[in-house]
Amino acid sequence: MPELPDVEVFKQYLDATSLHKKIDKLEFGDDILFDADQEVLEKKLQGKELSKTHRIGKHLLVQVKNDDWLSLHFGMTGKLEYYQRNGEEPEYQGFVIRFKNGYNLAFICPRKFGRIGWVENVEEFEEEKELGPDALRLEKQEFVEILESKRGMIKTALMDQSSLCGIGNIYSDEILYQCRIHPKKDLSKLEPNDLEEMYDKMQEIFRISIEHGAKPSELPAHFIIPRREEGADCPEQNGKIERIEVSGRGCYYCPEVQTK
DNA sequence: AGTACCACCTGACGGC
DNA sequence: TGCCGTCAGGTGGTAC
Repeated sequence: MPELPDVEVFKQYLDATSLHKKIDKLEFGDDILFDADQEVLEKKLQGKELSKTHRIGKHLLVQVKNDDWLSLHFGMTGKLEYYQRNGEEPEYQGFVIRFKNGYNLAFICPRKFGRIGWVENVEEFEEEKELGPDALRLEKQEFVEILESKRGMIKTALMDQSSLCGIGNIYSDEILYQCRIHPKKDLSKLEPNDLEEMYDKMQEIFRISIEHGAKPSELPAHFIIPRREEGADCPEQNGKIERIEVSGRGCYYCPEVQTK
């Protein structure tokens, strides 16, 4: 699930449910999920409240009031769930913040690829993680310059978090589908014009997706994301969706449409 | 710098 | 029903 639009939706969800509430206690799941020392987290969070959030690519930072940031990365299957503490708890809880109001905010992580950390300096965090500018916040000119300076397959470049961050496997497919560009197209063969158009499409795709809660089933009919299946009908022409491998990831595209 | 592979984990699904 | 292979929207490391 969690690429830029998903994480933006998580951010909005956390903002709407979990800010400015007294934290009672914490629960810790599997150790493997924690980059930060659990005792440090206890000390930093217990009795405090969350004051604001900041998304950087696929990372969500959550500020503890008058202190530093909790960092959440969702891996492939992570998500948030805010629920009343009275009955059964959700499965796969990796980290739970129990508020004094009787509600919990849980970091759910079945596949354990997610990570929870503590960040004292946001700029240093970006450097350590080698994150390029956020794909939703960077300007068009910067986007074009970054991609013009790279070589190789366009899909791989879009997913490289050190160039620009937030785009993952499925949204790179969506961007290239809507730009009618083949995923393996060599970057050096694209015109600046193509990149400008790609920036506009990317912004539009993110905006629309976030508006729809980043749920594949609720995306507009012209999106390819809901049809990630070999042989599915292309939304636009008579073609069938095909699956190929691009840098080790499953890539879905329409050979009829993506001829550039 | 770019690519190809492997590893980390667990669940779902299709074939036999 | 059970076992097996494959796949899944993440990143990080190695070697060429």
